[in-house]
This record gives sequence, structure tokens and C-alpha cells, in this order.
Amino acid sequence: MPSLFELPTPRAARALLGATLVHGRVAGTIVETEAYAAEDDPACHACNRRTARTEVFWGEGGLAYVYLCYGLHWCLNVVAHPKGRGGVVLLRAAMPVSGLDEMRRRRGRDDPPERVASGPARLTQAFGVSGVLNGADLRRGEFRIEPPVRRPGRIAAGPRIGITKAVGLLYRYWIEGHPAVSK
DNA sequence: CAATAGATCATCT
DNA sequence: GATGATCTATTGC
Repeated sequence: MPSLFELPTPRAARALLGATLVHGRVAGTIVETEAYAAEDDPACHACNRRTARTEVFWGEGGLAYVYLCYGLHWCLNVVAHPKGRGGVVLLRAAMPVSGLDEMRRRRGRDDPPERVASGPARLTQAFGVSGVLNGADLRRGEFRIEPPVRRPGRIAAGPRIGITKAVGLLYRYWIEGHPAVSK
């Protein structure tokens, strides 16, 4: 029985819906993800470019890949792929379970719960995630992901957001009808 | 309400 | 020197 983080990346992305992201006192349910495969996926940072930064794509499942986007936003990914391959899952949105005040304080604004972590960069802001957590082991510790305890609702799929390549791949997944899914 | 500009930097060419 | 897996504020209808 392979762990959640050893599934093919698109399946791992779906399996992470309904999981809980925890960082200390703050926790939330993951409601939206995207898959980025290292092979055969031109939109992926690691496609044909195995460099120092992307090395973790082929690393142990469950490790964090955190990178800076557009010079000011952090994005949080989890390494997930069958052994011998490479790929990560981008965490795009979460619904707060605890620590809502902390999230609002970090964001510096009084967002409603379903919007405070609705978007890749909002999520990292609300959860206090930045580059120093790159490479962290999300399977254990203060900063971790707990597998879903129940099946989430119906899962929808669509094209990924904000990319210019491989637009035809339906690698974005979300819990259908969930208010915290990004716009 | 929809469209767009600007912020800002690690990483790679 | 170019390039983004984004967000927000502001402008223009």
C-alpha cells in the first residue's frame, strides 16, 4: 500500500483534497490543488531542467518545495510521485480549522474564513510559510499534513491557473462547490 | 463589474 | 538580462 505521497502526482493531488495542513497552532483543510509532473509536463519548473532548486522534485515524497513567485509571493508544494519518478502538488487553497485570528494577523487584513487562504500565495501568508521551510518533512513535526479522515465531497478537475504551457492538461483539482476554492 | 498595471527577486541563460 | 505555478489597487466602463 503506497503512501499518499507515493501515488502518481495527479492522483496524489486528488488524494490531498480534504487533508489538513498544520503549522503549529494554525490548521486548515486543503480544498484545491494542482499537479506538476517532472516528466512530460512543460508547465513544470523541473521539466528537462534538473537543477539545484528542482532537485527535490525527485526526492522523498512528503517533503516541502517552497519557492518565490513574481518576486514577492511564496508558493507551497508537496513532493509526491511513485518511486523513481518526480513531481509535486501545489497547495492552492485551504479552509481554516483553527488559528483564524493568527491567519488574519499575518495577512494584515480581516478576510472572511473562506478567503483568508484562498490562493497559493494567500495560503502561504496565512500559514506563515516562507522559503526557510523549503525541504521540510511534512509527514511529521510542527509543520505537517494529516491525511483526510473522511472522503471529501465530489472532486472537480480543470486546467491549471496562471501557466502558459500544457494548458490542455486537467491537473487542477478542487472540492466541488467549496466556498474556499480560489476564483 | 472587468481589465490592467505594478510590485520585486531567486533562479537560470 | 529575462522570466515567472500571484495578488492587490486602481482605472475605466
